[in-house]
Amino acid sequence: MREEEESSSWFARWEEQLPSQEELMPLSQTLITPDLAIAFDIPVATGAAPPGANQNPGLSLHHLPASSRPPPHSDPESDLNSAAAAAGGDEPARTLKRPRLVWTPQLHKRFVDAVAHLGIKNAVPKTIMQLMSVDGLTRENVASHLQKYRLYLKRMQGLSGSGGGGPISAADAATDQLFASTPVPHHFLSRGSVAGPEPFLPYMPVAALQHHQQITAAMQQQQQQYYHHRNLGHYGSPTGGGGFDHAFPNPAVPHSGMHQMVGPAAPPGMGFPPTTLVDDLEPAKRGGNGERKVLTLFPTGED
DNA sequence: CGCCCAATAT
DNA sequence: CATATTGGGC
Repeated sequence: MREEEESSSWFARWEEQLPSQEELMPLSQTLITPDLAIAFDIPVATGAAPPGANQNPGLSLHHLPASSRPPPHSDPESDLNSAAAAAGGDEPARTLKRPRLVWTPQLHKRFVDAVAHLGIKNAVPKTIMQLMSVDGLTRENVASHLQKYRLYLKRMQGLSGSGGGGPISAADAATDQLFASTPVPHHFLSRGSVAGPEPFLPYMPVAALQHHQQITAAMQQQQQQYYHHRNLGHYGSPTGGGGFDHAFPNPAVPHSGMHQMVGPAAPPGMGFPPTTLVDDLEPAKRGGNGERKVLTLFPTGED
């Protein structure tokens, strides 16, 4: 077995970024509202997570080598897992319509990481989904997102180098928002699928991820059902003007009234806010049309 | 079957 | 508007 010093850097980071069970579990608990529990038929122990009782887990970043991963202890909270599992394909969620998934920057990041580590070749919806191990995520979710992401990548390549290629439509620029939040790994932008084998291992950190990750996409979904957003507030990107601005380096997007994404804009050295469970601050008085509340969770991980 | 892409629907 | 869904090609 040979090792590349380069590889160690990436997967070291990968591991570090991974929220540990200790971190995720309590968060998940906290994030699960009574509503959710009920809707999902989660046996949420009565008073297991009383609102307001936010106990913050000590943030201990111990990065465990994949080889030394501690076996999953019997966690009483494991049922949270089944919560989404139930929603996913076991329980009577089969015929039920799944609410739209919200791709938070964090979620997207996981996505990008997964793709990056899989290599373009293996980065197909199913695999990505598995690697991400986000509970409640469906292949279709990923496929859809992947499709868009690919378009985004193409767009980027397209205009890099050409001084005045195609004008970026406002729609495009606007939709890039999410994607701009996560730096695109270098080799992504290289020409079409590289036929050669990935410079790095085919798979491996899978084991690390394979563990039940408690990021339940289902939680988001449950809260949304459908919703809508009427928010015009864009930063300078004229539709057909001459000045296309580049994607912002960071998602410190001061949205006017957009549903709050957890602010990954956290300063380096400082962790994320304790429990950034933010809900829409706007009492839905936009245009007057029924707007659904949107909750965006995911205080997990930052840049 | 699963992927990919475009178009379309919500 | 962001995502989901569908449809056709592979």
